[in-house]
Amino acid sequence: MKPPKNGKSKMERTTAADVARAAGVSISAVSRAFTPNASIAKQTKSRVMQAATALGYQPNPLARGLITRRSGMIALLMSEVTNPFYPAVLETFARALSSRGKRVMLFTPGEDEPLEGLLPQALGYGVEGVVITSARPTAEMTAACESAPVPVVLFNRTVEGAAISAVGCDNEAGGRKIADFLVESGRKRPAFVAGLAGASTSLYRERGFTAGLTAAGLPAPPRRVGDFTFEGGLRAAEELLTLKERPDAIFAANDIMALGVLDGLRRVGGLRVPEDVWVVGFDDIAAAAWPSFGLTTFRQPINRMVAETLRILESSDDGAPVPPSTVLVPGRLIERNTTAG
Amino acid sequence: MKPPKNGKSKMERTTAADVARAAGVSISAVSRAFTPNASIAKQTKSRVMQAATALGYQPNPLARGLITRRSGMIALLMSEVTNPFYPAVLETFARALSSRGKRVMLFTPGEDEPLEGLLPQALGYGVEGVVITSARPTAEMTAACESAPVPVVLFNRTVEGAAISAVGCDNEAGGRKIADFLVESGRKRPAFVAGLAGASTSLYRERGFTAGLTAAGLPAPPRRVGDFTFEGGLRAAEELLTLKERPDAIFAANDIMALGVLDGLRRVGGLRVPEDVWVVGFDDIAAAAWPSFGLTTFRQPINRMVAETLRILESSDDGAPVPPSTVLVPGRLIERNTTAG
DNA sequence: TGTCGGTTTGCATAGGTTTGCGCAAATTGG
DNA sequence: CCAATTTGCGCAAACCTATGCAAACCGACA
Repeated sequence: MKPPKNGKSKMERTTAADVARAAGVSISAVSRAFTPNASIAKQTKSRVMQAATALGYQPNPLARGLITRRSGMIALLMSEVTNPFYPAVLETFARALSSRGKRVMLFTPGEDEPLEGLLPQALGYGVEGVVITSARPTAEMTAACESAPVPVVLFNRTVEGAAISAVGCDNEAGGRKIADFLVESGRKRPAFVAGLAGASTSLYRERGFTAGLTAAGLPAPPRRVGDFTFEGGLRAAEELLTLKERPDAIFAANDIMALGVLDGLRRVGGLRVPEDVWVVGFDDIAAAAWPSFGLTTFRQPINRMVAETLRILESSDDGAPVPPSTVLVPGRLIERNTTAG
Repeated sequence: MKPPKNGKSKMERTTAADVARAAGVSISAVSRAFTPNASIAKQTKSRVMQAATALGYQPNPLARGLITRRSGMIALLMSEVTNPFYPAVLETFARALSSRGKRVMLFTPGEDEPLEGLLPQALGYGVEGVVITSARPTAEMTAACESAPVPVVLFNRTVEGAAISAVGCDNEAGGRKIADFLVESGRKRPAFVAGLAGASTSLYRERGFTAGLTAAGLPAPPRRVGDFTFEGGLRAAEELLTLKERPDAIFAANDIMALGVLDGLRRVGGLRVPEDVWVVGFDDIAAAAWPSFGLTTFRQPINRMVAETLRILESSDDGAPVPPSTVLVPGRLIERNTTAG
């Protein structure tokens, strides 16, 4: 329990050789003691462990990773963190991995370097898996993902026709669900605020939303682009208010935009929500539940999505490549005060 | 430019030996080509580089780190990510490091494991520096920090009397500044909402705040604890409203609590801000600027704080231990709509 | 041409661990 | 109690790069 007060300088780590000497065994015995289900006698193992804790030894992940190509690290490629949804994802990953003894290594593109270079770099670190989130892979990057020696999972995005595993919420079903909800509640002129052009999440949510509306005999909704940002949502709301037929409901492709829409309607447009206009978001970030907003939204089950991602990453722990799989986790509509269903 | 289509299986990395063979030089020449200001002729260096890019080679950080003890990684210990201030910090760090070719490794305690174990683990990975944020070091952890072989910096928190570098905002001056502002504007009964008990940030902000009030002849402010959370701020506001003398201004030790206070006053208490009560926060998170809130707050200059932190981390790049230094970066008051100064 | 100072290069070792292989010991069954 | 089998341990190679040291090289000057 005391800090290891051996004679060595504090600069040098205690190595497996030290433990071996202290325990009176060979270095390999020490290694085996730390390797799960290795061929070692209980007695020697306990003696090694005892010496190890006494000296404060733990295997050097670098040296281990050099051989096993298992560094105990998972790479997380993420480019934007302005949307609070992603910090929440990050934390969930970090905690889940931490309790398994693994660590998350964050790869964020600098100002100059594009996304392409990050994947090879991550692989160079010997990461055991790669999670790509909030970043749309380019064509060449897709190829790199497919031929990577470790599992790669796209989180919350998909690439059509690519042989890459993906985990996400069922965005299309979510959009559809929201459309159904609005239609059943008697809304006649719903509008849509899209995220960044080309983002698969926004695309699918819109697809389901539009499908639900047309199925009910309504026309395709007017749309504006909000770039997934608060300010974008605010601008989009302003623009939608200038339409001849003012929308009576606005579905924004994520919560942060929906909050911007809400503020735009109230502060700039002078409208009441939900009396004049309904607002629905997507994600269920923490701020959505704040009394000031009480945003009706479609909750993405972060915990389950992360769990599924880790399941895929670990499914090829033995090194055998696993065929890519796509997992769609169902979400659910959370009704709050921006709608009056 | 094309993906490296050499004969090797995609499983095996191209190593320095491959490049050496292709360029007709020794392995050491390859190593030197990638080492800044190493003794190597321009001509050989360019030949090596050419072969390297052709083969898609880049040095293995693990093997390099095993020798140099420089893995190109900075450890970030952070326990809570609910406060949006910290994701912003995280992103700033990640971007700044990325453009220097370094990576950030995130260490978050799992459910079971306490903070103590994280530092040795991080050191085991050969990180070049450790940044501790949103986590209060215990006594034994302080000792571990002091004897760490790499620089350790406390971000946004301090430990009295410990020989550890720290970077933060001048919290005491900030609290004082806010007190002065409220007093000059004629507020008579300011209150304070504290964060977690024992958090140095909350402590110093309160100290400066109280000092400013008493200097103006006002009594020490009534205080409640809000645990740094939105809900905590909301509860604190409710409690403060039950006081005989209702406060005419509330300073919360961080923005997220201030927003909770705001919502508590408006939604629960039915009060108007700033007509009935003023509210001031600390941090200047993104949501503070949203029209719904327009929160007056004390901005922490994240960019400068991160820059200073990296400066300290890099100041001992040559391995020589540097005496611990404490840097306090000045912030500034951002007046918005929750005050009417 | 010989020597000298300085630069460049290659050799060999280090860094800490995992793991296949051979051998000794322990265990089992008859 | 012995042979056959399993189990446990140590040796040494491998992983990939950085770096001290000595040799080789180069141009220049005497």
